[in-house]
Amino acid sequence: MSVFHPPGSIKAQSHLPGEKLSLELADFYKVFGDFSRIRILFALLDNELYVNELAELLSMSQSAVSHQLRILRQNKLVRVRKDGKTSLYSLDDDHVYRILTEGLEHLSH
Amino acid sequence: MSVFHPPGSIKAQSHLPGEKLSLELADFYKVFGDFSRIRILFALLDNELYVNELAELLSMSQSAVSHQLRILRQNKLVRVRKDGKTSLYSLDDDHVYRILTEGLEHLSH
DNA sequence: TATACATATGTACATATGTACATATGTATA
DNA sequence: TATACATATGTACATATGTACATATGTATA
Repeated sequence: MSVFHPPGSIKAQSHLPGEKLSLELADFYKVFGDFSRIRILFALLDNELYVNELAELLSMSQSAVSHQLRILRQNKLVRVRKDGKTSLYSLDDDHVYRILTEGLEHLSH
Repeated sequence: MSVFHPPGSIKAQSHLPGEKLSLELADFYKVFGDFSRIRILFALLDNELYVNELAELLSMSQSAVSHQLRILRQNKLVRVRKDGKTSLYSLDDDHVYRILTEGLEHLSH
């Protein structure tokens, strides 16, 4: 996977992403780091769902679901499609799908 | 990326991973969701480093680094190799590398 | 065995964060 | 315009979590 430098060389510095990027990445992963949001993401893995459907499916209050959807929206993990007075949510792009898959693989060793 | 069911069908339930797995996944991603840990992981991306090297490189206290390394160890993101009174840390496996890469890709749209 | 040194860890505390509760916003229908 | 309804959001609060500080643990050398 990568070439190792002799220990002690501290060559890593050159590869370190900037502080700003590291912070953005951490914030990005933080979004995945919550039980409710993970369940919402999995529910949307192959379905477009309404807010109330998500709430019912996951036994969460409508408020809690909306709050988490907001975070998912702001971080571009999900997309909304307005349909009259309802809102249809779906995953935003394939990265989300792949990251979830990688995580599952890691857990199953 | 996936086949959409008509909205309202709530077919998602069948695909939902169990609560236990969802919790484990969330905990796994939570590990990536911290500035200090992300920087440690990037520093180890292509180097095996001592604790004190990490501390110096990232301008963190030895204590803070050790605490975070412990979390990374427990979640199998890094590996330790004892070398006398020092400890050499490296990434545990390729999933870690790939997950970091996916995240970077997502951020750059 | 005594000492120096690298790393690990216990504890306290400040801050971050998820959720409940209440209410605002926006849309369709009469 | 009034009403019903779905969703979004403000706020408070309990809990989770990262770090500083102090100290324990483990190893090499004299």
